[in-house]
Amino acid sequence: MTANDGRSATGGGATDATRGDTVAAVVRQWRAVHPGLDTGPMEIIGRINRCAALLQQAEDAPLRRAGLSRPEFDLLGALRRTGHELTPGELARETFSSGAAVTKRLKQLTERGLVERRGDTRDRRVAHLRLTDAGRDLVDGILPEQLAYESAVLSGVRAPERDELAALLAELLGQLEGRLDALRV
Amino acid sequence: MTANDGRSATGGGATDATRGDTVAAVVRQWRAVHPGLDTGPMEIIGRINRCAALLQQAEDAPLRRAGLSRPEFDLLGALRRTGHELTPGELARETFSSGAAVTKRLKQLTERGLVERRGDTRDRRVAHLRLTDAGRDLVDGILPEQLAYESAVLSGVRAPERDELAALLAELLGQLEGRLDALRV
DNA sequence: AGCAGGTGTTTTACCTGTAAAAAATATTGG
DNA sequence: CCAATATTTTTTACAGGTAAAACACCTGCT
Repeated sequence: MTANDGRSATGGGATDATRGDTVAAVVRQWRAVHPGLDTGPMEIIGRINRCAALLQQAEDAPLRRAGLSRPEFDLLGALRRTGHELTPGELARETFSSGAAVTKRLKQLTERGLVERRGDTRDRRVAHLRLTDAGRDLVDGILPEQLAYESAVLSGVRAPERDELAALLAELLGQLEGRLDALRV
Repeated sequence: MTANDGRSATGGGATDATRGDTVAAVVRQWRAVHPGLDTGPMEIIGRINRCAALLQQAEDAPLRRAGLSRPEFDLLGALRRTGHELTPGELARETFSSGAAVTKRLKQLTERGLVERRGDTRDRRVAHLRLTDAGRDLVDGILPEQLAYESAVLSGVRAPERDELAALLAELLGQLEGRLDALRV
């Protein structure tokens, strides 16, 4: 499901641990209203959506302290981890965003002195972007904080389960990435 | 991680199934640049984010055919599955969105005749929202399509793994929902 | 050479969300 | 009863994204 699956808090009360997470509660509501439907997919998709929402909310905190939004950090991170210059188009593919969005972010990041632009000498349509020293230092400063914070957030799940979860997610993601073009809606 | 984990396509080539999903590739890049860091959290958080992004993109298609955005459907769905009227504040909590966003969506959905508003007689600040017949029919029409579509998207993963995945996600989500207030950044 | 069509990037117009302030009403304590 | 405070919802100003169009440039064909 999209929203009615993992994007809902159930009622005004506190989380009732004995009855499961919020997604379980939502699924129960749906089953009560539509007893015939197979709500199985909600148990996975709903939880992935909800986990993603909670994790992102938590993760944005360290970034905001550094004055960056997540999409901005995505862009800087792509430049950092690839280790070489990227064109706007490559950055768009790399960060899964639209070209227009990349253009806007690049404008701001360039003004802030985190990124530098260089025109291609052969093809004058294309630009090459690279991190400035300040940009690289910023990413390198944030990344360990971010990872440490993520470790803390995940610490409630034991290592063997974490590995199992990572493996299953990898399988699902592989399917999704390979598929979705075929299933092209 | 936020983005530099699951939000990236790796290079221009096609997906290389033998080398894992895109997240694995991104993690490799980070490890090459920062060999000292524990990139473990990326394997989970990155994949959750990326799965969520892909799933949402796929799921939005059936909704768009019905002329609804996902946040709009969230709102209608909350009304449908709870089975009773909700106030704007309750809807905001139920859909995890801000009050202002709910106000805007309600305005549009009311204009479209999918939702009806009724003022509270005791407390004249609060409103009560309910689905119109058209709204209920729309939700009931979309939901089975949505679930069927989701089943198809998940069909690449076998049932036992799906159950295992759902269980592990439930555990993680339980931790996150119980925790995050405690870990309040 | 010159043009048709393709590609890379930016611009435009618009839409939606957010945070903070405002508005309207309720509640509480003197 | 009144003033102060709290609560519910809406409004405002703005930041950021998107799709489609516009721009600028390249490539290949004739």
